[in-house]
Amino acid sequence: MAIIVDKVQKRKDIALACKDIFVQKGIKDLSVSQIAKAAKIGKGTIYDYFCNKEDIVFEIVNILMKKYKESLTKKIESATSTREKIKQFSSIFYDEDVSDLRAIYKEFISISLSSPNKEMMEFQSSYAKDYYEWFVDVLRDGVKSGEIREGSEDFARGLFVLAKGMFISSSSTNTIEDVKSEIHKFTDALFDILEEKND
Amino acid sequence: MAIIVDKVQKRKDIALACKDIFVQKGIKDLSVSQIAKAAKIGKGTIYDYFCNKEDIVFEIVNILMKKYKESLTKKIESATSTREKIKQFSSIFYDEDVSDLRAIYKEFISISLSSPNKEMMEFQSSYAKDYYEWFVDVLRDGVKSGEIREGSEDFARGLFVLAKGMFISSSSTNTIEDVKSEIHKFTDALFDILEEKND
DNA sequence: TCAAAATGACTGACCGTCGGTCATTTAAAA
DNA sequence: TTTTAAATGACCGACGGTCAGTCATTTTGA
Repeated sequence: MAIIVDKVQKRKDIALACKDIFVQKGIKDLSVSQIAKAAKIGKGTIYDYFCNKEDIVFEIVNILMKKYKESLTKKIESATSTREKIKQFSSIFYDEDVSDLRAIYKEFISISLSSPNKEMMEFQSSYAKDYYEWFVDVLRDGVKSGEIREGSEDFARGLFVLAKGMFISSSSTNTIEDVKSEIHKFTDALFDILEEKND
Repeated sequence: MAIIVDKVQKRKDIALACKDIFVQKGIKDLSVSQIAKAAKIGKGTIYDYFCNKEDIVFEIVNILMKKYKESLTKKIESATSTREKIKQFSSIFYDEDVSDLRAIYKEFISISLSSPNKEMMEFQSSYAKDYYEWFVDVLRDGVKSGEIREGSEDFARGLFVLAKGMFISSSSTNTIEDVKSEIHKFTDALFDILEEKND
C-alpha cells in the first residue's frame, strides 16, 4: 500500500490555495499552469482532483457559498423585522466581506451559461430551491405575525430571481453602493405596500 | 481605385450568415474556421470586420435586439391594460419567435461576465436605460389614468432587473412554460396590489 | 494599373493526457 | 526485531492536438 490522501479534503485545499488568484484574474486570464503554480502542485495533479479548469471554480463557489450561508443565517436571526430580514438576503450583492464570493460566483454563472453541465445545474437548482424555501418561510412568518399582508409569499420567487438579475446588472454597470441602494429602494417600495393591510 | 465595400453592412451580413450555427452550437463549441465556412468567407476576412470571436456574438445580439424592440413596440401599443403591457415586456423570455435572440443573448451575458469589455458594457447599460425608461413611462401612464396606484414607478427598476435574473434561472433550470407562468404569476401578484387604491 | 479585399498557411498559447518517477507502506525473509 | 523487496498511489511535466488571431500573398474590379 501507499499514502492515501483525503481526496475530498485535498480538492478543497487546492481550491482554496488558488482562490485569490482566481478572484484577481478570473478564469479566462488564468492558465492551468499558473493555477498549479499558485497551488504549489504540478499541473497534472490538478487533473487528479478536478475534471477541468471550470471544475475548480465550481469547488471554490461551493466552499464560499457554504460559509456565506452560515453567516447569513446569523444575520437573519438577528434581524428584527421581516423587511430587514429580506434585506439581509441581498447582502451578498454588496457586503464587502463577501466580495470574493461575488467575484467567483460571477465566473460560475458565466460558465453555467456557456457550457451547461449537469452537476452545475443541479447545484444551482438545489441552492435556488434552498434559498427560495428560506425566503418563503421568512415571508410566511411575517404574514403569521401580522407584519405583512397575506399573499406576500407570492413574491418570494420574484425576489429571488431579482437577486440573480442583480448579478448581471451589478457586475457590468453599477458600483457596489448603487447596487445596495437600488436593492433597498425596491425592497422598501415593496414592503411599504406589503405592510398595508388589505382586508 | 478598387472595390469599396460597405463595412458596416458586410459586418451585419456576416453576422446574420452565421447566426443559425451560433444558435445551434454556441460560441464555445464553434471554431472561427467553422464560422467562416458557414458565412462562406475566409477565416482571415472575419478579422477584417470583427475584432474577435466574441465580437460576432455582439453584432448578432445587436441586430436581433433591434428587430425585437420593433416588434415589442407594436405588442405594447396593442395591449389594453398596464398589467398586460408589463407582461409583454417579458415576452422575450418565452415567446417562441424570439428563441434565437434568447440563445444568443445568453452567450452574450456569459461573455460579458467573463470578459468585461467597455463597448459591451456601454451597449448593455444603454439598452438597460432605454428599457428602464420605457418601463417607467408605461407605469407612469398607468398611474395617470388611475389604473394603478401612485408610487408604482418605483418598481420599474426592480422589474427590469428581475427580467435579467430570469435569464440565469430560465437558462439553467426551467422549461419555457415554467418561465412564462412564473413571470405572469409574479406580475399578477404585483398588479393585484398595485391596482388597489392606497389613499 | 493599383489599392482594397480576401485568403489560408502559420504561429504561439494553452488544455488535458499519459507514461514515468518517487515516496511511503506492507510484508516476508533474515 | 531488522532489513529489504514489492506494491501502490500521489505527483509531475513533456507532449499532442486544437484553435484564436496574424500576416504575407493573391484576387478582384474600378
